[in-house]
Amino acid sequence: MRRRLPRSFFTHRPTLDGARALLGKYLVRKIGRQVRAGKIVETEAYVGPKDRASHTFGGKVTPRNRVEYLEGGLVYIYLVYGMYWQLNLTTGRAGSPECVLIRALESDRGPATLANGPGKLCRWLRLSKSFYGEDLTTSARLWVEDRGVRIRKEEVVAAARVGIDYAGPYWSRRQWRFYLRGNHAVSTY
DNA sequence: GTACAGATTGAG
DNA sequence: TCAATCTGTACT
Repeated sequence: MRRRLPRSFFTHRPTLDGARALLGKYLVRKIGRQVRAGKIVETEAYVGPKDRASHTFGGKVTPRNRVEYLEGGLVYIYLVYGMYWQLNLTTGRAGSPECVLIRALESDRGPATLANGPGKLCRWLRLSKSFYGEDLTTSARLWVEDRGVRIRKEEVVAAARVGIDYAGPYWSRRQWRFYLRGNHAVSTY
């Protein structure tokens, strides 16, 4: 069973639930005739204007974050530290600037370290600026698939998000990072 | 305009 | 432990 996730997957549920639901789904990237796919094993939720760790905190709009204000199911990709791309999927309805950061993938081939971090997975899948705003429900080069993998509740670990100490103790302690227990492709922190 | 820190990574 | 090196923000 291989089904591309439809718009409703991204729009019809709270972002925190979406971050959990994406675990076990497959991110699929078509590069010419080649297809690279990886199981999503780690995510983080960024929950809009109230979330001090979010780029849209306070309802702020910048050239970088504007796609977050559009409907769910789009790509929000941006550069950190001047060198690494970060892949986020927008969630919710238009006007609700929330997203899920994809932090790690488990590839079917290659070492577990191939895509065990947000920057590394973008490098592996050759994702950069040209994917900004890409619609995952219609794109011919990037989408998310349900391949029938079922994740039990006990397999999901909730933990604090990574690298957002600047947001202060309250927001950096929210357990809005989710990963598959014991999976070797989860990023090391 | 300048300064500085950041949703990271891998080399030393 | 540290530096690579864009983007956004807080200043002058």
